[in-house]
Amino acid sequence: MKVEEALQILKEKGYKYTGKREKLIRICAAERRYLSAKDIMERIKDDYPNLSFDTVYRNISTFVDLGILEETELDGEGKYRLACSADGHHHHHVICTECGKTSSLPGCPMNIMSAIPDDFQVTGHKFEVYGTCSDCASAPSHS
Amino acid sequence: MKVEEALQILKEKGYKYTGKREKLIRICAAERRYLSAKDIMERIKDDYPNLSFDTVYRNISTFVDLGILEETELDGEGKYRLACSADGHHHHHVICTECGKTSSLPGCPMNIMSAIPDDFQVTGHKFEVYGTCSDCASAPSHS
DNA sequence: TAGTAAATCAGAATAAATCCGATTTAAAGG
DNA sequence: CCTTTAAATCGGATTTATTCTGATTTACTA
Repeated sequence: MKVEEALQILKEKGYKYTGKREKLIRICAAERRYLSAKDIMERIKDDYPNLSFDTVYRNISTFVDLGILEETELDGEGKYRLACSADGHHHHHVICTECGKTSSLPGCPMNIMSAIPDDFQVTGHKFEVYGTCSDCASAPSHS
Repeated sequence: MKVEEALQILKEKGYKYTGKREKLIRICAAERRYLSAKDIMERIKDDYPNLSFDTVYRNISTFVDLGILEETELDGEGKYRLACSADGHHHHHVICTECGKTSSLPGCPMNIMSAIPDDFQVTGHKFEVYGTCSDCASAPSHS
């Protein structure tokens, strides 16, 4: 997804345009990486030094609902990245547990579906591979 | 895994036996369901009315390290169940997001491994299917 | 049975996330 | 362009899960 698409979705759904919202989206668009609310907050503060974290959390939550951001949970913390599943085929990620960097995996393991009990209503699933990316393996400190 | 195996592991590794530890393990052994720390705490209180939550959290953490409990994260909360992967073949779960009940899926989607970058060190992965079990579908309140 | 390290307790501290009442602002209409 | 108004934001308090800390108790060993 691109920044313009995300802003378009907001407009279509009747949400107001604010510089903070655009900035938040641009921050997420800038890297192939899951970011925590705190990460995002720090970066927004470059442009908006005294925004409240309520604003960040509320907007993140809105964007997740609208499918603009994808969410995962790592180390007991919500992490977010610009949605890419909307772009084309449904897929999953390899995630570096050090820096959050992602790369895509082709396909989806949900073809094991046939083994799921008939009376179980599937609402979602998660397939994620965790590990250390080459950057973090050579430079152990967080990037 | 059975309660006796779990206690055996504790003994082998030089951990002390306490009634609270056995009770905690028995609670987890009693159901095919992920339980939160709070769930576990409530149930232990039947036998030990004034145990501290530090004890529960510390023991859970120990048991996860020892492979006695399996951990997942749902709704920003740690959830635990007696390890079953140790029993036989490696597998994954279908989890009811209402009550935490689980059933097993055969196999593992990690055969998509070949698509993972060569320089990425895999340390773990997660494949979970979420939804509503038949019990919860017919009786919407938590069980 | 005494000594010791481990386990537990009780409550304070931390950290992520949410809530709340007051204030500001984007955008629609006159 | 100005007014209006609901949405967005602010700032700080609150909630909730989890961890820490220092004192006390207890399971095991010799």
